[in-house]
Amino acid sequence: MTQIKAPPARMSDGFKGRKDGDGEVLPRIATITDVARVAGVSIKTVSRVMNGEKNVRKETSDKVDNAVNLLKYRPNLLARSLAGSRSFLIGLLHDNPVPSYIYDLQRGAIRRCRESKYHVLSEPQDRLDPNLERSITDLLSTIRLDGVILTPPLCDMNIVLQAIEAMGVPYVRIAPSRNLGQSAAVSIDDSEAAKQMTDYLLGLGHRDIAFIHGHPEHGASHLRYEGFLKAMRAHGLEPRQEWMKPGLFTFDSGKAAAASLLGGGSNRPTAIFACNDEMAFGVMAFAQEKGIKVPDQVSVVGFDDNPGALLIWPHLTTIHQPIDELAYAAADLLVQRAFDNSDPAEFKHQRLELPLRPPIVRGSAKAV
Amino acid sequence: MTQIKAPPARMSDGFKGRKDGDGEVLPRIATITDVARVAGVSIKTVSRVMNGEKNVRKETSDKVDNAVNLLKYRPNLLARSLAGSRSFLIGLLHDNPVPSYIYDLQRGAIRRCRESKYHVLSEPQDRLDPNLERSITDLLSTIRLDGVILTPPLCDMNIVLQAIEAMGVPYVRIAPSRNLGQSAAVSIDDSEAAKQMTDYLLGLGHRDIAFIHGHPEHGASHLRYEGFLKAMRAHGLEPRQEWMKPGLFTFDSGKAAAASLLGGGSNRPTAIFACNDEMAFGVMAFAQEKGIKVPDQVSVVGFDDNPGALLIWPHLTTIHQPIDELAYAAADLLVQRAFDNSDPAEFKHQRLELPLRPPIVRGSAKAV
DNA sequence: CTGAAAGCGCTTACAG
DNA sequence: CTGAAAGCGCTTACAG
Repeated sequence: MTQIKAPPARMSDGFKGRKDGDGEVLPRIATITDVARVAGVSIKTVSRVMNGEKNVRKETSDKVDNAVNLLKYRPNLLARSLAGSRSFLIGLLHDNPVPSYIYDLQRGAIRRCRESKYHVLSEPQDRLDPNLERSITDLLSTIRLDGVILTPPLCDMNIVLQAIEAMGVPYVRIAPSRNLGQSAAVSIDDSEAAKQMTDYLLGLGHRDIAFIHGHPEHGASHLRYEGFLKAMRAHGLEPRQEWMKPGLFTFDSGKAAAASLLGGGSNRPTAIFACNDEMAFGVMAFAQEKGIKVPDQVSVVGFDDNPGALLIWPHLTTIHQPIDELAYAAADLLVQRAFDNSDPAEFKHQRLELPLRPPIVRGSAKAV
Repeated sequence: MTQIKAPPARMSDGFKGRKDGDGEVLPRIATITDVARVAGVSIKTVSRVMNGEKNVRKETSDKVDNAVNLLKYRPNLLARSLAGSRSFLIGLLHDNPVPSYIYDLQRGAIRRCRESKYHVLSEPQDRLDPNLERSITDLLSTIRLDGVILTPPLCDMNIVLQAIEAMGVPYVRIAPSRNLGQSAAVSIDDSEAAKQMTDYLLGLGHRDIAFIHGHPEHGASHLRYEGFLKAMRAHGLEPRQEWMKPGLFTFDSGKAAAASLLGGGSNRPTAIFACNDEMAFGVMAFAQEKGIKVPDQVSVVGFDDNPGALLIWPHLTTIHQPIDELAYAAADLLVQRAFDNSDPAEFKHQRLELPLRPPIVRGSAKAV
């Protein structure tokens, strides 16, 4: 067996004298130099083994592996990043007040990143901040991210795209709706999903269907309306303008839309398609307050499959949006690219559309 | 005015030839060397200005500031971290399936971190993972975090505390319930909060009050029960054992508890205090399904002020837990410590208790 | 008040 | 198949 010498303590040079609360000296974290010394090779060889490069004799790599295990060596990510061209860091830029959306987004991205020892930096942004561009540029010059994931509505803001492209950082957009050729993207077919939901309502016999738009700055709002229109027209129906209500993807805007839709009296729609669940919740809250029965007097459907859909009563019929999987796919593209170091010019043509699931039928809509 | 020379392009040496998608060469990100050259000073002086150190002539620092602005220089965090003793990175370790909890946690931590140009690494952990200790140790040896925020139930696991202490990384626990002397901590008085909620129910005339425990591994479960007991006993009441139900902080466990509490028939409590909102939602779902009216036939209260509390009907009466502020405070302790580089031995004595707000009265509880 | 040198822990580019 | 040297962009410790 190869003789293994423990590394000298080096209390004098280099040692940073870390102490814990009780004044005990903590063991110094092993570095590549320690491993090289113990294994009896050069640091370059240790580096080769750690990075799984070819051209290392089995015998040599075994020696290194032993030293690594003995010293519990883990390469310092920051040093690696500074010296090399990879930071093993992916940034997640978002501006969205729905907790479950952010939660799923991060979960998906982190899940993929962990598979390749990447980490995720979650960076909320304020899209109304006049210094948004500066703030993004600062982030990217301060930390060399290997990639950025961009979500709506940030992903549709020119200023954001410009800032990122100026820094030359690869990025993937989730559910973008503008400048589609400009970057890699992952999405679902929002239009088709909304069409299917509308078809479902139509199949239930509804003809008087109201639609509550989402936030105009979110591309999904327009795509979903487009799908709604398509389904209506395919049935020879033209939606009534006074039933097409503006909304902002918020509970309150949904409630306000419901007030003008249901408050009047005689001339009511039999079904309301809210562009997302939050607004559908607002509609149901208004109905609840006014004693209007859902779904007996009016059917309500949403979009997203927000966890709240199972909290309210009746449970909300909706479309499942696979946010977790979209984020996973976005991270996957970025991590892959970092590994094969593919050409940025080609990378921007990456496009992925996740399969759609049919509407999730729960209790908030019924046949007329 | 001092003459300012633009830095040489240096396309030959050092330049990494980054190109964007259209083959254009991107501007190199300015480094401390560029700034020093433009300002006509040494890099050490630039470093002094960037770090706000004393002993720099106004005239000199002005020259540096001009160069910084001209070149849009931002110090490279990774290089800074490698050279210095600070990484400007705070880790957030959690294992909690409630999206709004994680969302608020991150929001609070990020809010504080941004004030001092820190970044947050969100690192979900699996408390049941047999490699948990290894996973944390690996994280801390790979990235030199300036501090770690620990949340329940991780913050009460010895193996987690040991792993972090062994690495000598300062950490703050949020709402810990065991080994209270072992680390810095921020919390609210869970026991007192639960006592106030119970007092509220008592004030409404309730005497037959059921309690649904939280997850036994979360310290808050026990503290809240303690407060409940205290209030009951202060009124000369002893809770009925068959109404003290186990729970796991989940919707399903709340629903199951409700089934055994309300399913029987004759012998029902008039009020149910669920140890968190999720379980209260489960209780209300069960009641809804069985046609039991809340609050007419049974009052229900929760704990947390989960956003869902405003989604269900009637809205849930609950205690507001300031997760956002707890995380802010935890990050604050860590960031402060990193700046004044205070003694770890003293740091562990830091303790902060956030003020309590009285129960938020909504519609789910009423007088008997 | 300012700077030259060494070093943080790695990778890259080059030799052999 | 392996290694010595240089360098990534900063800070630390030391001089002056």
